[in-house]
Amino acid sequence: MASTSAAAQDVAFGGLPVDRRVLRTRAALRRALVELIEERGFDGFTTSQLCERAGLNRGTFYNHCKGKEDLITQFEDQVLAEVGVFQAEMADLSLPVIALQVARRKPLPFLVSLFDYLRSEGDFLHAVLGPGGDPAFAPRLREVVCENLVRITLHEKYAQDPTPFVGYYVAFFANAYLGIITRWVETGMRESSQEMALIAQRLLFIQPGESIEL
Amino acid sequence: MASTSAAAQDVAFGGLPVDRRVLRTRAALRRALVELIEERGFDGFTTSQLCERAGLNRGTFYNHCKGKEDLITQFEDQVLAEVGVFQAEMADLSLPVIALQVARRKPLPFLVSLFDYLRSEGDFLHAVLGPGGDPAFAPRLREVVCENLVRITLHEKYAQDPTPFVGYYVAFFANAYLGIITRWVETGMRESSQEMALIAQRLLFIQPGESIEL
DNA sequence: TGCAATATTCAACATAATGTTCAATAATGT
DNA sequence: ACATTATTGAACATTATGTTGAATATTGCA
Repeated sequence: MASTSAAAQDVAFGGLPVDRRVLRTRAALRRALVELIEERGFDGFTTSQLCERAGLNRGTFYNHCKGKEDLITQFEDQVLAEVGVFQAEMADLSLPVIALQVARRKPLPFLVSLFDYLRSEGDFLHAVLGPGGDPAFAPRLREVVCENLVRITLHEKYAQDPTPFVGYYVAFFANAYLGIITRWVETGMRESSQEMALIAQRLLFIQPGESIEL
Repeated sequence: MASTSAAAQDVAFGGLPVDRRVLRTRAALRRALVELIEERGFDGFTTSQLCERAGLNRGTFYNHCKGKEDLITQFEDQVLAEVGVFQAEMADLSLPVIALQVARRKPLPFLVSLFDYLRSEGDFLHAVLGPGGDPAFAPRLREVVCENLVRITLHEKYAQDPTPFVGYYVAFFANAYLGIITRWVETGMRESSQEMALIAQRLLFIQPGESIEL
């Protein structure tokens, strides 16, 4: 009974999925999920409607997940795991390195490849980060991408010893960064990854009221 | 048939509610809603469970709203309307005024009263802004509070003529501000409204890597 | 190719949730 | 004290949920 469903899950997310049927089913579920979130919001549709949209039997749906929430969480986990890969690239960064690139008006390769990846998941992110999406996702994305990034820019003396203000400093910039990612996704990702990298690194050093030059 | 339910809604949100029964019912629904969101997330409980928790008949629930989503939206609208009152106070602000207060280490009265109000709605905000809350609320709060605030700090020459970068500038700081509000709410609002005002105004002028002094 | 493995379908099912209705009751404002 | 109306309780049809079993269609691999 549970053996087939367990097998389906293991194959789909353990290593690389092997069975093309599983791949097709998951892709159909993902597409239908994104479409319906955009149209009605996450709790504006039923699992039955999701299955109908995906062209799948409801039994198949329950072979892949325990329900709507579990399904979206699986896709979120996948995206976050892929985003996590960029943390390796982040290790090379430091405040002077960033400042140098800003002065040169050259985009950081790390940021360019990050935005490249985000674009590849554009429609999913648009749905999940949007007003009908999952409120649990943004904080997770913020943690994986933004908070680590912000800690790089912290004065050494606060890196270890966290006073309340440091927490708000990190929250401030981490949400600021998440905000420009979200805006880029929401507005249809019109800017190139290079442009976004330039914008993101420039904003880190901007002062209010300052005349803006990219 | 619909007359009683329509009357209930009109009284409750048109002017000031008059009937104490309506007030009690709405308060019970709100408390139950907040509790269940914290415990299970917004789509982790049913309307029946909500009514049971509130100690209400399900018929009464449908006298007040069309369903869970409609209910939470009503409470959100109320909070946002009350937050909107602060926009009048915001009119007096300007970048030099803010900078002056920062230099003096004096909290802006506007920010103090804003955080005071937010504290009065603390448990609701904690639930709705949290990972089990409503993803549609944060953008609305951001628009009402943060975006207008950020536009005050914009160099005049960009206030009217919006280039893409200006949009990202506003998104950057608006989300940064929403981020510190959210963090304050999430961490149990330990800092006083005065402390938060100081933190918020100081962060506007901070530079990465800078040694931090409040 | 052929075969074993298994993902998907289809239909049926019990259970639970939804949204509506009505008469009866209780609380409220004036 | 009275007219008004919000709430209750119970019943109801409808829809959604989650599970099951046998039948079918795809797939991976030898």
